[in-house]
Amino acid sequence: MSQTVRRALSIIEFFAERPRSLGEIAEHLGVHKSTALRLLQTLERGGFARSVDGRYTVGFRMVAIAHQAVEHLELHPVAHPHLVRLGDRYGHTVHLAQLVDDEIIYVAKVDGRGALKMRSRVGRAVNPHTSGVGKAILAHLDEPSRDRFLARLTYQRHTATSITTPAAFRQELARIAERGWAEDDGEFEDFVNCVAAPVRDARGRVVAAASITALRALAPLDQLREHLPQLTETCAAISRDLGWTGDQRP
Amino acid sequence: MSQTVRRALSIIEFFAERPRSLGEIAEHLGVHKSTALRLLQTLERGGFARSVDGRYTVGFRMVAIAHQAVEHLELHPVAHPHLVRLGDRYGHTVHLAQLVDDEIIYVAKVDGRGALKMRSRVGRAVNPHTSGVGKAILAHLDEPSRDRFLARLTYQRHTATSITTPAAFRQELARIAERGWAEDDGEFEDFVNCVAAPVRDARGRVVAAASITALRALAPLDQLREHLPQLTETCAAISRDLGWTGDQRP
DNA sequence: AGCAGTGGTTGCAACACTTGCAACAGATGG
DNA sequence: CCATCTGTTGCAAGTGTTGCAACCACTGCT
Repeated sequence: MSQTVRRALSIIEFFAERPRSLGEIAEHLGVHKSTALRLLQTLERGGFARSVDGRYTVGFRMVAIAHQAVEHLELHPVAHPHLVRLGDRYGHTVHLAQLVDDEIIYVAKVDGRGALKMRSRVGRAVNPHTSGVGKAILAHLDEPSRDRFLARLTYQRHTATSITTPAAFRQELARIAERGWAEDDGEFEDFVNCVAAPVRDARGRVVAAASITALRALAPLDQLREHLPQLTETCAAISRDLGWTGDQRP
Repeated sequence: MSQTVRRALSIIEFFAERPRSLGEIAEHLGVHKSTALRLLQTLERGGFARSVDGRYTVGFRMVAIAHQAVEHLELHPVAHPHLVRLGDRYGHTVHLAQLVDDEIIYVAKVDGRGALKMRSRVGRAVNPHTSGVGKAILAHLDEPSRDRFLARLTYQRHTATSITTPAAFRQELARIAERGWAEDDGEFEDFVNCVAAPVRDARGRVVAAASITALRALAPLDQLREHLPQLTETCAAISRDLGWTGDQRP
């Protein structure tokens, strides 16, 4: 492990929260300001940092690389048009989360027409046991992968409806697998609910899930459920674009 | 400047193009594979790299930070809903580019409904002399800033219609400033054209521009011009949301 | 005007950290 | 079963990093 690189990444994490001055950064790292400055200059020359009146923040080279990376995730370009159509139709927020190496990551997001924005962010990991997309994916995963995943969960409680025991969660997953879709009844934030459905790749394996999310005050769960036909059709369309013929369901 | 950090950034640039193996990366840097591995492990632990079957690529921590950074650019959250509405209306690609420290950067993009995607990418710098947004911003910039900008331009020719001399470009900017909007008549790629209009901040200064872009075969320039009222209205709406009252126009 | 508090810069000496090496485990594939 | 690859480790050598001190330039305050 490289100390210097670790420090550089730590700087990026630090000024990503909000722009930071040289002094703040040096103090945060616990190094002399000249040391911090030399690291910052290297980041700046690479486009990973930029300075604006004495404060440093994320550089645009880094933004461009990250966007490119998402577009390279084979799922994103295929799914995005479908998600936009779904978002248009109801004006609610639409998410797509993908299973990628033992993590479930938001890879696309279409903001709803409401004034409030969901706090989710492309690139961030999903909370598996308190999200519609997380449960939709886990419920349809093959046995060994699911077990591996579940073993790492902590079942932290976020709201009154959060599922907090392995047994209850397995039961919930079984129910989801049976009916083919999942919901989040305010399990992460009590004023937010959603419905979610799985997306399959060419071999029929569940690799992602899409969801329609809304404030409970704006669209309670029973109203979101009415959109399930369109949601599952959207997921089916994405799956078809990925090459799934509906033949296999392992 | 830190050699180690420079190497780390170079690695990121390298595997951003496409996933790379340890051997490739070591060779690219001209270092021993154990050295490359140690840097990679540091990046991986920070979430800036991830490995998938022996090849490395961009990690999700980096994606999340970059998305956060764009959302923190005060312009993006304000403008995005307006751009989406504009994109919906005609089905063409909509861009927003922002002037930020001597560069013009794409900060939002709404893909059109066509099968082809524009090659632009959020986070990337705009080509100022061959793009609608670039010209729209430059034309409405204050004298000193514009001169500083123009001094750095190279006027590279991309297509037959590219403007390649400072004199012709200044003339074009004057015309744009007068009528209040710009166009790109296949000046970067001959099969793509667009119309663009400026966005002003609370103090009346032009800080960004929005454009409607389409394949010439799908929507030639004279057809795009018909959308100008909606485009300028969109830009005015964004400007209003930024606090512009229309009083000042420096 | 003077002062205190910033950010930014530089040369240098000391040494901590990085580097290359070599050797090996383990996986993969012709 | 050999060839080739990634991944890992301990170690010696020395290069690159670090802290320091002193400095300039700028800002805002008194």
